[in-house]
Amino acid sequence: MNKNYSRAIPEDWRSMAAVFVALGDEHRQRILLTFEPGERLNVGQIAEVSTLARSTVSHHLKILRQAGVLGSEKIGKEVYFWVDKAWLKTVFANVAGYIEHSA
Amino acid sequence: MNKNYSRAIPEDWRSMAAVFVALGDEHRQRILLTFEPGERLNVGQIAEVSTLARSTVSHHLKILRQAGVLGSEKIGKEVYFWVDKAWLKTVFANVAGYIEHSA
DNA sequence: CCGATATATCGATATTTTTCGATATATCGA
DNA sequence: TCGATATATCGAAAAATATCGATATATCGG
Repeated sequence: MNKNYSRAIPEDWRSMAAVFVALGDEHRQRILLTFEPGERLNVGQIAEVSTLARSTVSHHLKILRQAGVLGSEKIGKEVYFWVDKAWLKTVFANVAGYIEHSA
Repeated sequence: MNKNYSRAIPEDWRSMAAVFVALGDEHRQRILLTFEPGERLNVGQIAEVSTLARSTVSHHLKILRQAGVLGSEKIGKEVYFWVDKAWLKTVFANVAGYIEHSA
């Protein structure tokens, strides 16, 4: 038993945690499911199909981007988002590794 | 672009979501990190090393158990918990599969 | 430069989650 | 059976998060 409950959360855990929080919300899951493979979508397109206000969609996209789940790029007036597959694969490989070796 | 934002979340996603919510909380991460490989711990042992009240620890353990992250068994007066490696591996394999094929 | 458009941010409110102490339930040992 | 112990549940308060509409910022076209 590891008794040092209050120690710092390991660094690779912290990035995982942000992904967990991001993907734990149902609206953010729905946003993720809106993307088709390799697709890039802007805020307006996502807000259009969602049931939420634009500012709320913007908020959720920010959380997804900060967690690394989505990448983003501003092109002209619009900001395009895409699913960052590489990052997600890295994160889940880390989690799988932790489970295999430390749990 | 998938326009059906309000459709039901896929079944395998819902179990993943519960795991994401469970692991998104810092105290629940700390609880998970308290377990050493293969170890079984009861509520009192976890509450002992944590900074939280027993009832709060009990609450977090319930969330972790419902998400399948932990298994539990009552032995006498005590309830023992352990990390359900097999379930976590299944969940993260599903996530990795989704990312690979649908993102 | 000006008006229109896309997005982000702000401020207030609503909802959800966390937290604790008190109480309820189950089990053990005397 | 009675008292002690372990855990779960309940109810209320506190904290965090989500939500919206209004406003600010940036960019484009004319």
